[in-house]
Amino acid sequence: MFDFCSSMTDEQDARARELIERAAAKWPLRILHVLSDAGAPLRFSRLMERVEGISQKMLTQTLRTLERDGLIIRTLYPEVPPRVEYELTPLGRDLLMQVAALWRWIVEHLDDFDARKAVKLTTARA
Amino acid sequence: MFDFCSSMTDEQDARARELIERAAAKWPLRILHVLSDAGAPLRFSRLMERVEGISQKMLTQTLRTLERDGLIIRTLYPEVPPRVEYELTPLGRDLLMQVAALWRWIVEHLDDFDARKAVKLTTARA
DNA sequence: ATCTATACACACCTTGAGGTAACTGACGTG
DNA sequence: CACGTCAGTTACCTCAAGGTGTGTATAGAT
Repeated sequence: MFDFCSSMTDEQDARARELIERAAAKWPLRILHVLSDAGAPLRFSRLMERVEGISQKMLTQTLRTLERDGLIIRTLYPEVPPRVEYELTPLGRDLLMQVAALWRWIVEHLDDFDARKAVKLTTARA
Repeated sequence: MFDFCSSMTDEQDARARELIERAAAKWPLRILHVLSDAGAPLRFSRLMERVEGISQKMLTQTLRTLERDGLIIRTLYPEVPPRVEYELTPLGRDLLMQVAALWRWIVEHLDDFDARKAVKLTTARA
């Protein structure tokens, strides 16, 4: 009907779906958000502080995935103690902009969600 | 920096994040997509056929959540055997349009993801 | 009397996501 | 010599997501 995928191959569709799933998940989304807000490269420990509730393990793990997806860049400065900085790639920045649009739309329509308003009478469950 | 959430309260932000997380997950996204493509109300069993790989349990469960979020409408026709139809609400349709934009953007930039191109030399891991 | 179709609910079980805690390595400092 | 710092890694454990398989109500068809 809306046919919003007409020009996509199944392959593309599946891949995009996967990416959207991964990027829109809890930690990835928050990490990208934090990196964007910071506006500058952040060290591992700064991220730990700002991404509230994340465990060290999940942070490294998620950062690796984001790096593999080309959304962030990891830069290791071979000093002692080691310094590692993470920053958004242009792609990551752009993706976040796209997601932000969706995000904003949702916030604007928050009142409509959670709508038991839309319930038809016939919908009443037994 | 990009400050794309400046006008949101923490409350709104959290709620939107949650919604985005839920809607962009595997099954919800696929179900909404199928319902949109169909362009007409679909019965439970039709959904089972079209959402490949989903289990009956997950289908009912996800449908309930989508209903609670106001994205779909469930209509029970008290016949025998029972007939139940699911369709997108306007909100569901609109949300899907928003997501579709993101979706399309990703497909257009698929080549950029999975980019080990963006790797700096300094990034080389030990 | 039995069988079929529909849309589930429910009990059971497996798997994997993710948490916690301890360990590492290299070097500067007291 | 012991200690602290940073950015992890590794082993272990838990819990919840999700799969499977079965039960149920109802009425018409055979």
